[in-house]
Amino acid sequence: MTRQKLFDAALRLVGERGAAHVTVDEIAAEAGVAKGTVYYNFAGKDALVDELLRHGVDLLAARLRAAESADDAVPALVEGMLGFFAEYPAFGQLLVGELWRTPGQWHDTLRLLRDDLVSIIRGHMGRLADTGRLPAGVDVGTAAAALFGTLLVVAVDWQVFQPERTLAQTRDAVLVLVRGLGGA
Amino acid sequence: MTRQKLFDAALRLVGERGAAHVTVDEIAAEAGVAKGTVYYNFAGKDALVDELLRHGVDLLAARLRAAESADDAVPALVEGMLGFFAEYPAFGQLLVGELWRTPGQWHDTLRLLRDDLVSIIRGHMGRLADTGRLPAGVDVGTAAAALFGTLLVVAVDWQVFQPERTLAQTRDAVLVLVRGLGGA
Amino acid sequence: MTRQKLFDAALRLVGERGAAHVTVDEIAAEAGVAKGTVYYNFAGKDALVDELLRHGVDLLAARLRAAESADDAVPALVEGMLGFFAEYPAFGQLLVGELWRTPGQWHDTLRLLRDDLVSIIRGHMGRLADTGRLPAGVDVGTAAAALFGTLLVVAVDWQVFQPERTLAQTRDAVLVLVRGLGGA
Amino acid sequence: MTRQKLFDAALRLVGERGAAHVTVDEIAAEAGVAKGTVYYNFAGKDALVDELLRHGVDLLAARLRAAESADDAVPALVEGMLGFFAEYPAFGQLLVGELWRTPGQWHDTLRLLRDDLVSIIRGHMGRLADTGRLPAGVDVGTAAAALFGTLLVVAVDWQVFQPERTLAQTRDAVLVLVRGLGGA
DNA sequence: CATGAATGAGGATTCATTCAT
DNA sequence: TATGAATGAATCCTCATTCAT
Repeated sequence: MTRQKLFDAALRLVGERGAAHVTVDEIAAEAGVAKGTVYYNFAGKDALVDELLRHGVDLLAARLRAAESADDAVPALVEGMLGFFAEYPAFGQLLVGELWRTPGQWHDTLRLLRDDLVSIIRGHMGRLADTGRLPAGVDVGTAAAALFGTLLVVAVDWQVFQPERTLAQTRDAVLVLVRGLGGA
Repeated sequence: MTRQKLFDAALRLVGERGAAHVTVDEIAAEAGVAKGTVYYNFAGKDALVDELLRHGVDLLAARLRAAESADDAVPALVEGMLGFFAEYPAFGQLLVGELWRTPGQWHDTLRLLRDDLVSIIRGHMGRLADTGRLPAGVDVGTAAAALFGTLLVVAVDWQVFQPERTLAQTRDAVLVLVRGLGGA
Repeated sequence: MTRQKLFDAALRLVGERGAAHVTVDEIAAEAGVAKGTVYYNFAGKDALVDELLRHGVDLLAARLRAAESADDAVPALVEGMLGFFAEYPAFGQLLVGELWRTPGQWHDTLRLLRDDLVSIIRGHMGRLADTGRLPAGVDVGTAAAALFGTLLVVAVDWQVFQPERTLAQTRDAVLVLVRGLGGA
Repeated sequence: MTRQKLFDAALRLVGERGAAHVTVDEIAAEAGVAKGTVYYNFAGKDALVDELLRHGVDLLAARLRAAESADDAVPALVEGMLGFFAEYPAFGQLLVGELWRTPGQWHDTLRLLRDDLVSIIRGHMGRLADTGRLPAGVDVGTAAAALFGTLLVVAVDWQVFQPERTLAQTRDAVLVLVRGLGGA
């Protein structure tokens, strides 16, 4: 329905151009509704983006949790992240574009969302450590944050600057890179 | 002098909040000059940011080239990138915030700058490959891009979300992560 | 029923904040009905306020006419006006807030309503004049208008800025003030 | 200069139509400047009106204080108020239109301004009382508030509904009305 | 009788840019 | 070389009104 149409439209535009460079008029037009409808369904432009971020991260988190059942956590995580951002490239751009702003209007939301995702990854890595498959001396917290950032940025860089590569190619390159995690 | 004051002011504000959320008034105020002075010294706001990006990347490129002389290329690169962004955290934020926007006003500039940096890293890794220290099956181009993104994002995430960690801790975490590169 | 609930809600809100600063949404919410119901029962927001004004003035006019039977017209008028606005303070605010706007959407309505009220007062004063209890040189028309304005404004000022005073105190102050009318 | 032009324009428009029914565009056009200029000189529309109220009341207060030197306080006050609002009828409308709104954006400002004016009048009346020219049993505070409201509303009603009358006629009518104050 | 999602014209506000000094 | 008052296009948001249910 209307909210979903607006979500889709906003994700497409905001991901590519950045929230600040998309007008509410454009979002409404892209969604095929009148401008007022945006304000009937959301508190405002910022709130729309905020809900967009939460919604997208929920989807991603579900995807990452699904990787839990896999034997090899790291490849499953890599495949999960890359696959997700291949489906929603604009959401990846949105996330990279806003996640590390200091006082941005979504900083609080983003901090929570980042912590969600990182803690899921940390859970996977903790299980690796328990089964002795993680090199000694690795701080799980920092490593999880680093892996999250790596996967996010590799996925987005792939979509933006090297879209001709396949998912498999990109996945293999990442797996070689992070082979240090011992999970592969 | 004036240009430098404006550079510093702009870097601080634009890095934290994103170019679109900083006004020329604020930059002028932060630099302690009148608004007209910004336009006397730069063609406009976009041009100021553009020059900021070029200037910052030049500094970073110099730092990375300096790592060439090191025995171990990868640790030197890691240390170089992390150290640079520890000095200029706002520049890191600016870069992550704008680099992967598709039609942004600085997209062309940024594509060139990214290619510069990635090709420097690729040079280091090519030398690793030549001396047989790189695992088989690693595509140097993709790996260089991935390493660049990883280091950029890890550095910024460190500064923004985990500033209490030391450079050494962060460096070690990254080195474990990318041990697959075989350089360490 | 519904119309009355809307009347009450609108009177409360419009009196306090002014017609322009109250939305139809708010009136509906205050009345506990849906927004569409406002339009089912009234032609629109302006029409609702218009009917509100007419209805309120009718009540007030009835109250003032009742004062006719009193021996002392002026004290009866004063008591009547003050008592009425003590019961409906929001209506007093509405009236003062809109009565002297030049091209307001209710100007025509208000001019008629004001004339109604003033002519009732004029009637009382004319009877005073007939029985020789009015000082010479008083133009009945002007004096009636002045008395009406005075009572309206004193009543509202009392309710808004000095609600701790009693009706009796306020009435006495006015009676002293207008003792020049000779009716007291 | 610019601020004054905006003050004049705003007073003319806002007085007649009410603040809510005047657009910033109109004020700018009436002042002969661009819309942005309004925002360069004032924090916003509300702030402009706020400053307008303060400024106008300052003028009026000065006029009323000047009446202190007069022998007969009450006629001097009457003449002062009526004369002032004959010069600035729009300001009178603005004042009556906004003064008794409860939570309006200017309520705090207006409460202060009202108290200023009433206390000046109270001063005059206190001097009357000291010299025994005030009837016994008059509460000076309430009477001052009542006199202020009366004069304000009579002045505005005169300008709006009976502009054909002269100042002298209106003044005499008021003096008869308030003869109870004993000052005339 | 009543509802509430949708509309879009209207209006407040922002801000990059200009230009006379 | 620097200033800051002025500009106006661009944009966000409000809200009275409509209409299908």
